Amino acid sequence: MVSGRIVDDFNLDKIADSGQCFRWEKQSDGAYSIIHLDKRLKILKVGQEYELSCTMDDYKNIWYTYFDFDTKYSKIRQLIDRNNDRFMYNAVTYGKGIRILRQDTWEMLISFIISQRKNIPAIKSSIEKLSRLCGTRHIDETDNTEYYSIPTPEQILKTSVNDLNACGLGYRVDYIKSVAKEVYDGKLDIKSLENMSYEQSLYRLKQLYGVGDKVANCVILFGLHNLDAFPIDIWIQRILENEYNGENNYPFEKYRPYNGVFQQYMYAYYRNRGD
DNA sequence: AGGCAGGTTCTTA
DNA sequence: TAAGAACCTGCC
Repeated sequence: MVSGRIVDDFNLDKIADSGQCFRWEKQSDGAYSIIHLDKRLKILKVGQEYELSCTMDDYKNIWYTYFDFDTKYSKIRQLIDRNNDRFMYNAVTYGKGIRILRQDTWEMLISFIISQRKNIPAIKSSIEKLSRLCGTRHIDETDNTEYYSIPTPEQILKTSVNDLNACGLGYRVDYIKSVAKEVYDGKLDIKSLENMSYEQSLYRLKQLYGVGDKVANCVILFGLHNLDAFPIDIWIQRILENEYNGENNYPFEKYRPYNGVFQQYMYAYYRNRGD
């Protein structure tokens, strides 16, 4: 167990609701259960302090990085021009506390392929079913709970299409199998994406069957942690149209190299504002 | 009950 | 090159 204060922007509910992570579950005691690679963390806010169900070693080596505590989001927020970009000012005021997690690239690839034309509960459900079906099983010894990792490419390939179809993946099964095969065959080296420029990684990801502009940018932002990647989904599209008079008038230069962070603020604000 | 969901591919001109 | 249809499935 590790506990302490976290001063910079950090709001669990807002991160959980931001649409970047699909394996956060709020428990009845108010803690979030988070599955990341082969680890599971429970994190609970008590007053101004956080309690984390991990060893100090795991905190330092895994979770500190996962939560991206090296990046000062309070500083990034200062880039906004509150007089000339009122919408962004409101969005950031609303979304303060959001961070961009450093998630696993392979998990992001699978998750966002699944996400297309689905709502968030359906995405979570499919990912959970897929993990239970063919991911590696673990036991969290702090509370004797079992949990499952996202399946590796090999684990997906060893699973029959019939079984995969039970995960509610629909037509995305073909996409997932195809991507798994490319990694397994060595045609796609996930690790090598990390050393590429934005353009190179975007190009490579979009070559994959079932990966278009939106999914690729999500992988780059949430997996490769390139904070300038700017995924445009239906909500962001509406924002660009309604609040900025079209994509061509959005001030990308002003928010470089953090366009992806501001994208998250806008997304959270606009979705919860109810229009 | 039936439209719609954090898109992408395929088809057509 | 660009628009429009088709796509599986399960939430709300």
